[in-house]
Amino acid sequence: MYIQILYRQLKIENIIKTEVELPLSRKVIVNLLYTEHWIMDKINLELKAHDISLQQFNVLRILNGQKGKPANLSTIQERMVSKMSNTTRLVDKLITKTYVERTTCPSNRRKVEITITKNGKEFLNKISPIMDAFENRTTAHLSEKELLHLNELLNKIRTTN
Amino acid sequence: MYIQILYRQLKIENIIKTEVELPLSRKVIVNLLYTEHWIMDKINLELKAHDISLQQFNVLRILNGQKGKPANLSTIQERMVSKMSNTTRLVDKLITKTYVERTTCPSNRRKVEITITKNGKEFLNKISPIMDAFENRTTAHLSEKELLHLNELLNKIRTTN
DNA sequence: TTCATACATTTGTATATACAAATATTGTAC
DNA sequence: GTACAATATTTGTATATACAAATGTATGAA
Repeated sequence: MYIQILYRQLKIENIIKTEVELPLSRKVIVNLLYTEHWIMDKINLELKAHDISLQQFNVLRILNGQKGKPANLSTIQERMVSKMSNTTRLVDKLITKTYVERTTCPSNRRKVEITITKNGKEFLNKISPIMDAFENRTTAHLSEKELLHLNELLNKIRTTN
Repeated sequence: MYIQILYRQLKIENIIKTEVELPLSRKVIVNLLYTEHWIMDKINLELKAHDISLQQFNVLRILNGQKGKPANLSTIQERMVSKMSNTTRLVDKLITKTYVERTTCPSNRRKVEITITKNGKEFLNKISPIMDAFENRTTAHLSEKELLHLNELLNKIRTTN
């Protein structure tokens, strides 16, 4: 049956071609890591044509959410999905692409103020629908109930101490 | 209530500090990426003290599963959780650490044969319990039914075309 | 006012990853 | 047997990420 073939292709043991059944805890963790990788591959494929990374795209979205107010580096950092160590250089790249501007904060010269440019907004408006479509496509096979449950279960994983 | 505080800390909107509720599809995908990152941070923390990466650890486990039989690079590649482009250099590192050996395959000199060494096996025996404990700890809050369901839902995400 | 400390960001460096091109070997058609 | 395509791996290069140290600025105590 086609269903069975499909199932085989999805099963994590078959993906990593191990003959033995994995313990459930390992299976779930491996599946989580694998699925994330799978999603990132697809996202990068979408974004590559527009010469931007998901991290950079997210920073643009964060800045756009500021509604004109500039953001400091630390604000951006704490709003990023994957907190990375080097936001400075990420912003450098967005500056090179003329999507953002950086000035030192007048009231506290240790800080910097980063704002999205007109160019950056235009770019964001072009790319956002692509990302939205991707998100919808990727979750289309799951019902609302299933998505809520998946979200819950992921939260629960992160309750480990 | 403590429960509510806990819930707040887990909610993805609060983690990335956005004021607006995300669309469910985005919420789930962001949560998946975030949770993977969260897990990888923890795994790296465990492994860092033993000067090995998860990728390298997995390759050792793959080679150990061969039960003495050597594996070629391509075999290793297809069994890796995150198929990476550069398995050669990953093996180089394991050779430097004296955990594996590499010889050219006598029957087909394009191929290489990689085997785990005694040293590599001893190391693996030392690290495996640490990883097992991590996996158990990370999934301890979920029932078997929940873990099975999570596994299913992750598979379902990957049924997008 | 000066000094120590804290804060915000930047820079240096090592390592990891992605992708393409190069190398070496084998199989096959003629 | 020679030429050409296919296979398996390696190498080069660009980019990404992690971590620690360095820089410049502000704050508060003496």
